[in-house]
Amino acid sequence: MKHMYPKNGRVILHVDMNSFYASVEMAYDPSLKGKPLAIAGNPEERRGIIVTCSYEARSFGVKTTMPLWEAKKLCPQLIIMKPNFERYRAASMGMFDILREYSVLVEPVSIDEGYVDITDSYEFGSPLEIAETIQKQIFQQLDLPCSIGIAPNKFLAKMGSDMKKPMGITVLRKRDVPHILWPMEVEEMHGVGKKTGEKLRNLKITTIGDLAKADEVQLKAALGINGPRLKQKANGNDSRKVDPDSAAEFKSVGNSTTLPRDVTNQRELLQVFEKLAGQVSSRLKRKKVLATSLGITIRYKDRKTITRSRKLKNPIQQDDEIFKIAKELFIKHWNGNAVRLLGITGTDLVEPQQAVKQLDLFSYEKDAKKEPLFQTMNLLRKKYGSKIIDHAGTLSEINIQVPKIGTDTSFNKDFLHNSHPMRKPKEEKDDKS
DNA sequence: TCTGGGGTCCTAGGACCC
DNA sequence: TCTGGGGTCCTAGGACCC
Repeated sequence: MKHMYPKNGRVILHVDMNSFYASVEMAYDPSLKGKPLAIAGNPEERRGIIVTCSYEARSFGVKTTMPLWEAKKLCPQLIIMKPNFERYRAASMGMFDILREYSVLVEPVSIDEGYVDITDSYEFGSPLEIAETIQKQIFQQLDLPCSIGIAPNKFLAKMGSDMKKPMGITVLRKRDVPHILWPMEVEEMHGVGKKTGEKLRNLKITTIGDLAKADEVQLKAALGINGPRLKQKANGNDSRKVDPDSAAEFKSVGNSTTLPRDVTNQRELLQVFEKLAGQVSSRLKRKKVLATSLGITIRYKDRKTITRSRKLKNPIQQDDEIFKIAKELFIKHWNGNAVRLLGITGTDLVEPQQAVKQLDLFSYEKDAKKEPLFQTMNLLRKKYGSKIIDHAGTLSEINIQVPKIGTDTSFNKDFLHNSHPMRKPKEEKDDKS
């Protein structure tokens, strides 16, 4: 067992919690155990769908993403609960804490799954022994089932954890790829969805084995950069590292909602945006970041969906600032048709320390001389002193960055405009006229 | 009265710059 | 008198995943 893997190879676990939300609810209330249980987005609303369901529910044909009414038809005795995210977050933290007892290289992928690089964790036993210990510990301490894949890379570990559920452990070595992976349908591969599956089938690629032997040029033409990547994975190759920091570097914060009914009334839609702006704002605040880009999503009655976004000069976080931009984008781009869903997303997130106020405020005439620019710089220094952290300029315009200090509006466009040496103060102008 | 809500990554076209 | 070729940034859309 000790020498299952080559010395310079990696050993990676993929830990996948089984029907996570439903299992957490059963751990909280053991009387739910053994019953068909489903967690649904909005049990009271007509547009709810199944988010997760227990294995008992699955035996009735109930599936994730199935509309609620359909699930009820299949299984009238189905117990339906709405999600308790705080519980799931707590259980998730407990799970990752356990994983970190075996390696510092733990990479959360989502609330209920993650990778662990146990290459250097031999003190805890063989890879299989470590997986068994982790599975047992999660089950005993949290009352939650999980499946684990053991492999020399992330892709194979992920495929492995999917093979035995619930409470399975699967070892997938490089040499197992031809007889285990290759006979599988290509859609079963992580990263191949409906569209990619169709494209592959058009190329007469139906199994993972076909993909492994497919022509690279042809794949690239059909799928772009993803083509060769998928082929590599089909051959069991994947060099991505387990990165413990990847989860901390989140890139966007968004909230969206499907309206209880389709809405055409503008005032009503703006009220929804106001609420969404508040949600996005408080999440940005909780995560201590500001958004430098803001986008909205509009899904119409016919499910056609558009997104419109704008890059911002100054990063924002406040609900009224978010609402203002969202409203502008909406008014500008809404075609007046009935709306099914609205969303707001903040991207290009920055931390407050690096959030700067961009003051690119004026352009000079083409023949401007250098001197007035220096005078302007002096004005800025007077106002902000050493707080000026960066500036860049050309002869015709300058762009200055200063730390964003609360809502300092005293130093705004008008201030600069009126005090700039090349501009005449307003009063003077008025006097002349 | 069919199909949620949270994300990530990739592509592609146009603007703009050198 | 006929226009190249990179590179980056921005925006919109789409595929995919949990």
